[in-house]
Amino acid sequence: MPRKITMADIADMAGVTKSTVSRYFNGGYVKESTRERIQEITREYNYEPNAFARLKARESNVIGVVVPTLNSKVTSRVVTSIGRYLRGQGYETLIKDSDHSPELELKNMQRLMTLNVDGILVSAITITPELREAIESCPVPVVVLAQEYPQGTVVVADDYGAGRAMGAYVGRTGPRRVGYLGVEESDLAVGISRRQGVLDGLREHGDPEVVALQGDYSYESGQRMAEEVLENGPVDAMICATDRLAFGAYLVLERHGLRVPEDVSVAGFGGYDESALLKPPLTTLKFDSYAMGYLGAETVLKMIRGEPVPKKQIVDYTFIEGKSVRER
Amino acid sequence: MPRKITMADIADMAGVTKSTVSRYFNGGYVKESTRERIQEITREYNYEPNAFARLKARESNVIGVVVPTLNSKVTSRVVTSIGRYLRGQGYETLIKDSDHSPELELKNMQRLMTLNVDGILVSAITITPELREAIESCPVPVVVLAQEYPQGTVVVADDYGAGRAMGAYVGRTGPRRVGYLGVEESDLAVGISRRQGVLDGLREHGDPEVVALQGDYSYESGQRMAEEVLENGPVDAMICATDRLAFGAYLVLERHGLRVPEDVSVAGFGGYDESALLKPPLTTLKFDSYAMGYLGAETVLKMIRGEPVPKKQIVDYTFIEGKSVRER
DNA sequence: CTGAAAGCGCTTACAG
DNA sequence: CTGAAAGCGCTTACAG
Repeated sequence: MPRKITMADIADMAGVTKSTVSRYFNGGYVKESTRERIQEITREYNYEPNAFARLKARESNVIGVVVPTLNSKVTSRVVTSIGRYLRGQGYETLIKDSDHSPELELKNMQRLMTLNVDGILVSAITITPELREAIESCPVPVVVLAQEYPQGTVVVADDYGAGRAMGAYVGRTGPRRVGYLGVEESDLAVGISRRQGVLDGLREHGDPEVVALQGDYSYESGQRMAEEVLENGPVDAMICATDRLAFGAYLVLERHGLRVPEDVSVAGFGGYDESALLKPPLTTLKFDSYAMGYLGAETVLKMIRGEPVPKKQIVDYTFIEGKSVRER
Repeated sequence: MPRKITMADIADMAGVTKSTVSRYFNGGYVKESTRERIQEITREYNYEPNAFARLKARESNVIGVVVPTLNSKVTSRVVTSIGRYLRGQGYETLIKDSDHSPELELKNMQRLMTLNVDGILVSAITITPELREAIESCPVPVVVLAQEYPQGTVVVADDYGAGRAMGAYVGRTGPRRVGYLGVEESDLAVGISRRQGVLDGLREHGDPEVVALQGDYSYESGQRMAEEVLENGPVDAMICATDRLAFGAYLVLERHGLRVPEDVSVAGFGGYDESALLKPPLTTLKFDSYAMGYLGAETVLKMIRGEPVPKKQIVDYTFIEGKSVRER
C-alpha cells in the first residue's frame, strides 16, 4: 500500500514549494512553465488536494446537507440534484443522514458547523426548538428544504396548494364521506399544510364528511389507516398524503372486495413511477424535487457570496390524472 | 453569527490545555475532576471536535462510501445500513455519489484516498481498469460491494444462484419461448451472472428458446425491451433483470392485450414493495441489502484493525412468490 | 512570479 | 495527570 501523496510531494517533484502548488490549485499567480510542470505531475499521480485540510482557508468549498432519511424517493432526487449542481460549481457535498431521528438531526447540524462547511442545506422531518436554535446560531448560511421556517430562507413545495387542488379534484366528484390518510403533525409541511389544503379543497366542493387519520410514512401504516377508515363506515374516497400510503389503501380495498374507483376513489401525492402501474393508475401529483435541490444549492451559494436571495421559494408540482378517482 | 468554537476555546474555559481536551476525546489520561469540567463545558456548547482536522491522528474515524447513484432503492438500503453500523461504532460516513458516471466513480475513489479516510466501501456499476488500479493502489482497506472483484474483498448478492432459482421456477412451468430483459454486460453482477443463472435454470427445466436483450435500468428501457421481444414473436414468459424492468413489461403487455400470467408469465428481481401491488402481484426475489451494508461496514472495520476477514461474503435472498407466473 | 513563515484545529510523543 | 512543542496537509499575507 503506497503512502498517500501530499501537496509537499507534488511540490518536491515539481521543484517548487508547496506555496506555489497551493496557488496553482487556488488560482494564484504561477508562471506558465511552472504551471505546466505542476499540471503534469498532478495528472500523473492523479493528485487532488485534501479538501478537509484547508483549515486555514476562508472557504472550505464544502456544503453540508442533512437529510431525514436516504430511503425516500423524494430525498434521493433532492440530494442527487444538489450534488449535481454543487459539483458543477466546484463544491463538495457532505451528506449527513439523520435516519429518522430528531436527535441525529440536531447532531448532524452541529457537527456540520464544526466541520467548517461553507453552508448548510437542511431537510428535517421536524424543526424542534433545539434544531431551530442550532440553525439560528449557525455561523454559516443555512437554507431549509421542504419545511416552512419563517425565521429563515426556505425552498418548499406548495403543499397547501397541491392539497387544495387534489381536495377540489376529488370534491368535484361529489363524495359524501372521505377518508384522509395522513401523517403526524410534527411534519408541518405534509402533516398540516397538505392536509389543510385537502380539507379546504373538499369544503369548497360539496363539503363532505371527512375522517382524517394520522400514521407514519410506511406501506403498513397506509394499510392500517385504510382499515381504520373502513371500520368507521363506508367512504366514497380515500385521499392519501403520499403515494406509498395509497399503495396500502389499494391493498386493503382489494381485500375488502371494493373496486377502485367504482366503489371508492383513491388519490395520492408523490407521483412515483410505480403509481402509474397500479390498476387502475393512481391519480396523484408530483412535486419537482429536482428543482428543490437545485434551487436550494443555488441559494446557499448565493448567500455565501453575499448576494440577495428570496426568503422563500416555492417549487411547482404536476397533476397526474390516473383512473383512480371516480368520474362525477 | 457566532464564531465557530474550537478545542482551544473549550480548553480555555476549562482552564486546561488543548492537549488535555484532546486526550479527553481520545480516551487518554484525564483526572476525574478535569474530565467533569470539560464534559460540562462540552455539553453546554454542544461541542464536538472537527473530525476532519485530525490530520495528525493515526486514524481519522471516517469511512468513505462511493455509490453508483442515490436514486436506487437498493443503494438507499445499503447506505442506510452502512451508516447505522458505522455510527454505532463511532465512525463517520462520507458518501460520494458517482451519479452513474464511471469518471466520477474513479474520481470519488481517488478523492476519498486523499481525504485520509480509514477505509473505503465502493459500489460501482463497472470496475474499469482505472478503478481497479485505484483500488489496488489504495493505501487503506477497500471492500467492494455488489460486484465480483476477484483481486479483493467483496460482499455480493448471490446473483447467479438467484438467477438460476428464478430460471428454474419459470422453466418448470414449461414455456417454449422466453424473453429475457437484461442490462449491459459492463455490470458483471446483474448483466452477466444473473442472466447466466437464469439461462442455466431454464436450461435445466425444458430448455426453452430464449430471446435475451440488454438495456439500461429504467422503466422506459423495460418497455422498449418488452416491445422488442414481442416483435420477435410470441413468448410464454418474460424474465426481467429488475422489478423496474418488469414494471415496463407489464405496461407493454397490457397495451398488447396480453394477460399476465395467462398469456405471458412475468418475473423480476428486487422485491420492491410496489411489486406486490401490481395486478397480478409480481413474482420476484429480494436481496438482503441491509445485510450487504452491514457486512461491508463490519468487514472494512475488521480490516482496519488487522483482523482476518473472508475474501468473499454472499448475502442471501428471499423468493417472493406472486401471481405473475403461470402455474404449470 | 516564488518562497519562508505563521497559522488553521487537531494529535501525539515526551517531559515533568 | 498535564503541558509545551512539533507536526498533519493545507492556505495566506508578506517579502523579495
